[in-house]
Amino acid sequence: MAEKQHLYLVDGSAYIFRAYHRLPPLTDPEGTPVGAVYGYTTMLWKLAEDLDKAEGPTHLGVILDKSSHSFRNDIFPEYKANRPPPPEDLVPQFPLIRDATRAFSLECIEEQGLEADDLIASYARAAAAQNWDVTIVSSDKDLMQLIGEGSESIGKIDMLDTMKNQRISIPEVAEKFGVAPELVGDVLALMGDSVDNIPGIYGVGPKTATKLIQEHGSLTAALDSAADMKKSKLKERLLEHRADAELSRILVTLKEDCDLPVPIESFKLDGVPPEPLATFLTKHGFTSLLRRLDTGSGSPERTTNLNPAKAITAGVAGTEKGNRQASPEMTPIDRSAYECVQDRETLDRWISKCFAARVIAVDTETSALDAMQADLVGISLATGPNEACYIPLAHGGSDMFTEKPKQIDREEALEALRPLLASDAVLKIGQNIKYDLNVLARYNTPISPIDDTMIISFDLDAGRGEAGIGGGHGMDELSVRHLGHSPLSFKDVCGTGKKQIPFGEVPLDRATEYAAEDADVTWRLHSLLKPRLPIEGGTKVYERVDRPLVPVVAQMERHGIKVDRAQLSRLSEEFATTMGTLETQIHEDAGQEFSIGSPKQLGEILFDKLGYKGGRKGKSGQYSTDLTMLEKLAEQGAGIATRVLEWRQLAKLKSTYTDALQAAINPNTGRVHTSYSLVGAQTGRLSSTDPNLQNIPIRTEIGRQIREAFVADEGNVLLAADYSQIELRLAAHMADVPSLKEAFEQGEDIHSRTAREMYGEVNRETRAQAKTINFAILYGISRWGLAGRLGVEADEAQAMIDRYFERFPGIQRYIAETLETVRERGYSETLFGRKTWFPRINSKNQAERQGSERAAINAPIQGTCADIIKRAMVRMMPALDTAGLGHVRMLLQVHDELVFELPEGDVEAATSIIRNVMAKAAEPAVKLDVPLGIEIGSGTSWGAAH
DNA sequence: GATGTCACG
DNA sequence: GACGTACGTGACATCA
Repeated sequence: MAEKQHLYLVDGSAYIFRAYHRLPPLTDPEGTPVGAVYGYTTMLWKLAEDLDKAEGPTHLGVILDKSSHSFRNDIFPEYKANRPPPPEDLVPQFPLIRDATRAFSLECIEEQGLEADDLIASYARAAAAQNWDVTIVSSDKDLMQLIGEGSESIGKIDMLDTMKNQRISIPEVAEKFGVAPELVGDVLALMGDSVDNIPGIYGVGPKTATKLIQEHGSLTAALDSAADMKKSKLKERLLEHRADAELSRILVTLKEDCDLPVPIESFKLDGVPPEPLATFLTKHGFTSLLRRLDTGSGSPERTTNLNPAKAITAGVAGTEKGNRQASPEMTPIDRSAYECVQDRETLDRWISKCFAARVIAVDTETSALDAMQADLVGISLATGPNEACYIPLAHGGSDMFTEKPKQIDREEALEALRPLLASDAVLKIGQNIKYDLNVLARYNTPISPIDDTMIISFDLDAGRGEAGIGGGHGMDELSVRHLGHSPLSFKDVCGTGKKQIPFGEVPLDRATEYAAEDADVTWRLHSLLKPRLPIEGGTKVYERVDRPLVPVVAQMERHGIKVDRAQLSRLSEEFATTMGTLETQIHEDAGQEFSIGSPKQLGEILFDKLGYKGGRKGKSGQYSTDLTMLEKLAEQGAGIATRVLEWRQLAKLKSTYTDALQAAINPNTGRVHTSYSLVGAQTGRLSSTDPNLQNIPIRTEIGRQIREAFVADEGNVLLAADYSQIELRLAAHMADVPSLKEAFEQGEDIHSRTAREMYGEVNRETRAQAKTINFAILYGISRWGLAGRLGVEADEAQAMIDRYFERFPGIQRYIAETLETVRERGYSETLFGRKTWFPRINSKNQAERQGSERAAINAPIQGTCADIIKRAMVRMMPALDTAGLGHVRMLLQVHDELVFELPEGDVEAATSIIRNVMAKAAEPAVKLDVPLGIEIGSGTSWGAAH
């Protein structure tokens, strides 16, 4: 009897309410809602898994509420009377909680007339009395009354909030209530509880209640003192409502001496037997958990880098000779096992197989990379390791002398596949499934519901790549990292360069190996990565933000945006003419012809031949000729520098925009379709490629003409809505800076406010400096960096930084705390729980470390901003739809801006919906202390909409 | 394929 | 004492 017993009491009823509100509305294969049950199951899993850990349970029991009526209703009929009924799709989940508990072979206690809290109190006291430690798994404030340090003969009682992964003991109670646990009931009796309909003292809230109990030491003393208080509202209320407080004290008192329905010893946790757990997990489609149960963890050497969650191993008896068998996802890839589907019968067999599997991987093969133009060449499906097929649909045909291979007619095959791809009962996994969504959308074949291994990987591991190992989320990389397997590469089957052939020309045996392997690998990756989400805290951001965003962004890409080709062409010509003139002059200045676009040649001309002052830079030994350098030379009177700068600007605009955008117009739609990456930026921002529509010029007059070329379709206008100063607003909230928050609440100019705080005076110069400093703060600051930007000495810059921190101490605290947690945990987190990893934060290399530190300061702010606009995007079309504005098209996202296309007559109605969705996008998950300002404009072009 | 430059938030 | 000097991106031209 050496080791101390530790009883965990799970407040099951309270948990599922919270799980319901914090997890996605999942349904099982039979259509029963199971989101909350899933959350509950993973929580039990995690607790049971801690069996051998120091703080882990030796005994575990679940306590539930039997019914809504308890002895408290006999005392006070209105008790809990104004609780709204539970949500419709939560009701069927209550009985499943009992099923889940029994599936874990755990005791599940409930008693008529008693609330779960009373049973928990009684078990906790009984266990502590025999010197067991007790942990109550709940965050219910009423239960905080029970917390205690324990003594030599009495066990310790604490609480565990599994949602926040937080232990609650005396210091946490003191922080919340300002008093010791024994006095929590007195505080609660004064403040009351509107949810439970406990009256308390009318007009007394948590602050006043705490103060009264702190001052007087008990409820009775506080109430007695009222008579001697000087005249005040509070005095009146205490006197008038004394009876309410006394009634409340009774209601909040936990009954600690209930008869225990089963003895405490029966909570003994002895590992979880595989049955009936496996049956339960199967029935409700919790396949990812099921696989973990079957197999134990994967080979450690293949997964060390990413530390996947340890699988539950307790009670997995029956594996031969005690050896763990390899996980199914680790079964060696066998390409010869894949099937090529060339006739209808085989296809139908695979479709049935997919319906039965319920979780399948899908991959499309196409003739090109552009989802908006590529032809569909084939589809591959996987239902499990080495269970995969390829369905060729458009192979052969480029060579009129050889016969096309046998394959099912494309439209016939799609017709057969549509019910499967659209079925709610079958989850379709893809690696970058947005691509497949867009290709198949052009064949009238929607896919839903979906999962995306690339995005799951990103939500778990963004930023996690070590130097040289690679931290990307592409399939080949993920496959090597997690499966220890290099899939056939596209090059292997299609060749490269001039010899490259389109996928449709690849012989079917080879195409099957490649395509089916991709689906197989995707399926395996999903089974490894998806279970990590709930365990590592990634579910919220994946389910609530990134997964629902996929179809939204896909639709935006398909919409595209119209550009005025003639306008772009005019600009191209104009730029070319001016560049020609400049080129001649520059060559004259230089006394020779040279390639102006070559920094190497330019540097040699400027510094060697013409003898201007300037230094070498970097290990390449090249002269620097960038903007700041050329501006310095221009100040010295170098006319050539001015002309080179102008030439460069035009060259940039022409090559990157006016020429490239014309080439990017899709011949079928006449519009430009960008491709957004949801995993492109470590912070959670989107990025835009082919073409990049997130860096269209706006800052200079000449560049702005390019924005004029982005236009609305006839009869429509473009509407641009952007968050104003959102990053500074979030910084004010997250760092808790009262003066900045106040400035935003009052709609003040934030840079002027900063200038006033720092210099006591607002003029053009101080405002400009304040603006620079404000941004410097968001990016992590160094005295040299700031000095360079402001053109002052480093000492002076340091003085400004000191002054800033003095005026806004919250900012300094935020930076210190952020860095501390990142150093400790390895990642930063946004307000919505998105993680970004910083593996180099503790590097011995100073430059590397400081770079990570600056990025880590910025990531929570930039990332929270990204989360907010993503949430707005997810909600936007449903909101517009409800308002009868379903025809409004959302076209572009530029980090803090959304661009829409709509009939001119709808601008007013749409403006109010869009503003509302954007302004409230953080809610209800996060309540910001600052308002989110939205600026909206419209016009026939993007330029005019600003 | 690396490097330098510059467009955006 | 040197390092390299603001966060996050993508595209293009040049050159090895």
